[in-house]
This record gives sequence, C-alpha cells and structure tokens, in this order.
Amino acid sequence: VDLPFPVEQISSMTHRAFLQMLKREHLTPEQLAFVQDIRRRGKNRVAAQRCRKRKLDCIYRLEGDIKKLKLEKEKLLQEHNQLKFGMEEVSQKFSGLCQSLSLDTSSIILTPPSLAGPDGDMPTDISLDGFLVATCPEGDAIALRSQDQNTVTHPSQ
DNA sequence: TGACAATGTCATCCC
DNA sequence: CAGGGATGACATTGT
Repeated sequence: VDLPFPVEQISSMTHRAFLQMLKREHLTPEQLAFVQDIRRRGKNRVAAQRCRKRKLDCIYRLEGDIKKLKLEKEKLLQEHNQLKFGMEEVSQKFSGLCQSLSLDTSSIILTPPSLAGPDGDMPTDISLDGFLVATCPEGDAIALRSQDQNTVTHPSQ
C-alpha cells in the first residue's frame, strides 16, 4: 500500500495531527485500514517496551529488597546470639548467687526465657512480669516468682 | 542448528 | 464510542 506521506510518522504523530492528516489526505478504505493498523502496532510496540522496562525495574528493585532483608536478618541473628549469651551469663550468676546464699533453690523457680534459636520455639514476648526483684544486703538482685514470695526466706532471718 | 534473549504482534481489559 | 495504554501470551528475529 503506497501512501502520500512517510509511514514512519504515522505512529509518532499526535492524535490531533493524525486526524488532521486523515482529513487532508483522502485515503482509500484500504489505505485507511493500513494506516490505522500501522499506527496501532507502532503505539503498542512502544507500550510493550515501556511495559518490559517497568517489569525489569521491578525485578531489580525486588532483588535489592532481598539483599537488604538478608543483611537485616544477619544483624538480627547476631543480636539474638548476643542476647542469648547475655541471658546465659545472668542465669549462671543467679545460680551462683543462690548457692552463695544457701537458698532453698527448690522453692525458687528460675525460668529464663527459652533459649531456642530464632527458627525454633522462641517466644515472641519475653517479660519479667510475675517476678519479684529483691535486693540482698550484699547488693545483688535476685528474681523470684511472685507466687513463691512467701516461701523464700533470706538465710540471715 | 538448537537454546536463549530481545523484540514485535495480538488479544483483551481498562480508562 | 473510539483511541490508546498495560500486559499476558505467542511469534519472530537476532546472537
């Protein structure tokens, strides 16, 4: 199909310019169908390019997010291990303290939060609610289950 | 020449 | 309602 104007400009011209051109040039039905087809395909070609670029951008962004989240996971894991280590230290100190005070440890229930790993059965909320914190004459603090409050007596009493 | 990537086209939905 | 943008699916082309 030969046209009275270059095919290249069909899909790049504005809608208004396209309509003016159709008005100016009196095209046969065959030429008209051809021109509209060219324009539609040209527009869609560009749209497909945009669409694919957006898709790639989205993939790159998500890959970046994955990297960031992996780093964050690493940091949290390290923090978790440090806290776990700290808990163990406190637990050991507490046991030693009980021994030095000759407390009847059977009446003291020391229940440190689960030390399970992050993928295990780690409780989501660690709270000291339900514990009493008492200060010994020696200056150390001990945590007692409040329900056992009355069963614990200081050795000096 | 087959595998894979890039690009084009079509159908369809939606504004 | 027609035009056109988005996008999934399929086809074609390039490497």
